[in-house]
Amino acid sequence: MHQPRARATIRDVAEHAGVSVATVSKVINQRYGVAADTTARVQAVISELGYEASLVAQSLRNHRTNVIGILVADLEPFSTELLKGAADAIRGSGFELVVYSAGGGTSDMVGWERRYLSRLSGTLVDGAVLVTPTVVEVQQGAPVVAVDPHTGPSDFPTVDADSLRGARVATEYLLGLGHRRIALLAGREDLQSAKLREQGYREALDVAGVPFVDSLVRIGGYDAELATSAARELLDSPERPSAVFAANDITAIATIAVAQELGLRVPEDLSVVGFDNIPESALCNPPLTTVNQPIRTMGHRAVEMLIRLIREQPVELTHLTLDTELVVRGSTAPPASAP
Amino acid sequence: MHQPRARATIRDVAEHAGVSVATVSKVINQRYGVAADTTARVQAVISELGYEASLVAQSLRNHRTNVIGILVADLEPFSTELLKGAADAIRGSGFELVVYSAGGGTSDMVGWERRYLSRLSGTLVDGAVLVTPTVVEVQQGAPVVAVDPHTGPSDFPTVDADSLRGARVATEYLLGLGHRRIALLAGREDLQSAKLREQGYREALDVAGVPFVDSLVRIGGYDAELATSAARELLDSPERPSAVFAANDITAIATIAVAQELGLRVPEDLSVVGFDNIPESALCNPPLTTVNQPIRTMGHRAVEMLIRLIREQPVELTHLTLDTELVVRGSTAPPASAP
DNA sequence: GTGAAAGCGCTAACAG
DNA sequence: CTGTTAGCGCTTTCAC
Repeated sequence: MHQPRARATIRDVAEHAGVSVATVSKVINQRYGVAADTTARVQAVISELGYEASLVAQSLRNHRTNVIGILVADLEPFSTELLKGAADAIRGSGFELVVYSAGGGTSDMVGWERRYLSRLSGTLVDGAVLVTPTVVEVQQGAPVVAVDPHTGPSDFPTVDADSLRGARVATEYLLGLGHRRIALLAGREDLQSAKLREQGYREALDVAGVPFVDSLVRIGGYDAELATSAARELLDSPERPSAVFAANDITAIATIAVAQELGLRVPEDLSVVGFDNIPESALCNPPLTTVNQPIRTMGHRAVEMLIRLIREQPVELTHLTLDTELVVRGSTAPPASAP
Repeated sequence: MHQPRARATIRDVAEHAGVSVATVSKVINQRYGVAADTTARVQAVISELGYEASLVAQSLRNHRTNVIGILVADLEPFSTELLKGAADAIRGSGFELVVYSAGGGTSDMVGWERRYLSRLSGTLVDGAVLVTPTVVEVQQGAPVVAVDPHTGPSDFPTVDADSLRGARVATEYLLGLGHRRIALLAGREDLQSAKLREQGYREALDVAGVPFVDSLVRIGGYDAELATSAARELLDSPERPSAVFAANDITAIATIAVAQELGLRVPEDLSVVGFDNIPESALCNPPLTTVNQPIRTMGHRAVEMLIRLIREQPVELTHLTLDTELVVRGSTAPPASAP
């Protein structure tokens, strides 16, 4: 594989047009002080060569790039759904979008957002949306908006959904169906959303007077693999729960798979509720009862907020929490031994 | 909004550590010829300052970045589904991923891929996957793989799905149900996939001895808005079809919406078949009968192929066509006046 | 109106 | 072992 023809640079254009690079630059950026015929000649060469300024070189020189970064650990249903919303917000804004994702590898999973941010901000992007960041420290120059951030008081703008209420409603729904042994497949311990979903679960049990049982709680980590083994532990025990509330849809779907593998029917033998309402949740069999999170809107709002910050316009609400709601589908039913 | 503290550069690190930038660079890149205690001191400063090399500056200097670009016109269900597959392929490959998208604006929609490629390749990315590119010309240095490319013989590697066969099977299915007035909501004229889907439709009609009627064909352009008005024309006429085959799911879903708006029941009064099987297609009401395209796998394969090209490894098959298959759901039924 | 030169942050010779 | 220097592609003074 040999290089057929390298990308044309500003130098190539200058040489072909018989002018200096400075002049070409002026033509590109529509600066004053270039003769009409020179402009024409340069433009002809530009289109002949198919020249386009290198984003990299430009952003190293300028500080403004008109590009917004979305930094994600991995491209999975949640983040891609968010991207659709981000794209909605970008359209017509004059900004372009760069999504940056590492391998989603197990390696430097912690602190990836700091690393990416350092690598991109200041150069390449004017600001960034961080999706489920964990350790976020001092702001590094460019504006940043976090979606579903880590635990603790974040000093910078955030967008999230009402995990507490969503979890409470989901648990109440299971209680209302008559379930008493309700397991929790908790989320990623470092994320605030996971904490709140556990809290909502506890509160609902509490209000209903159902004791919290420690052995009914496992860490699912928002991750299919982790959830699979956790669900197996939970469902393989003699004291198995009649319902599972999983902290996100990925782990809920994994739970259904484990249940079916163990010969349990969903929802007859086991009810499962998820969280997020990713498109995939309606596709599994049975379709998943879950808590809807307006993921797309979250992406939209986050980008809107970021654009305001970049433009140094005032932002009224820097901590935006959107509503969640229960979506009842086929994975839930009263327990077999219901009254 | 003032800049709290600008990003640390290699110069900052050098000054704090009392060495030259060259030395810092050597430490970062683990080159030989640096004293152990100097290395330690520099590393201490690096982590103290939270320094991370600028991707932009690095890629301007080096020519290898270990970053793969995915260039899309917009982030919608098809491209985001493809991204999931691309992420699958990236994991553990040592490459990182940058997705680049313009506003999806109506402006320079044609030729966007050339523009993006010019802006990114050579610098920033080692190679790129182009998603549904239209005008692709001479290769510009870096390796490129196209997914679902434009019409005509592409000189570079491509990945697509068997549109011809998928369309034929879909149309045959409608014919088999007893439909005779089957409309076609065609795709984007510039894409080969759209041409093939139309061809498949025609071939199926032909084999069944059903005449091709020009007035039953409209351009949907793979676009919801365009499809909505086209569907309205089609369904509002006295001679309306009993079934519509839409060239993708987005336009099929738009067709269902139009039908319902006009008081037509789907599938009783109108059958609709889509193409793609994006997750959303199962969520609409009624769930869409469609032709499955292994979008995720296409993303996976395209990235795999690209990585091989970047590494200058031999690629056995440079034009990969994956299978399609009909997925029957609720949007199709025999026509009201069926035999 | 045009070009020479400096510099954005970084790396790779090459001297010292 | 360490620092000086040049240059990646581009924009921007500032002379000419």
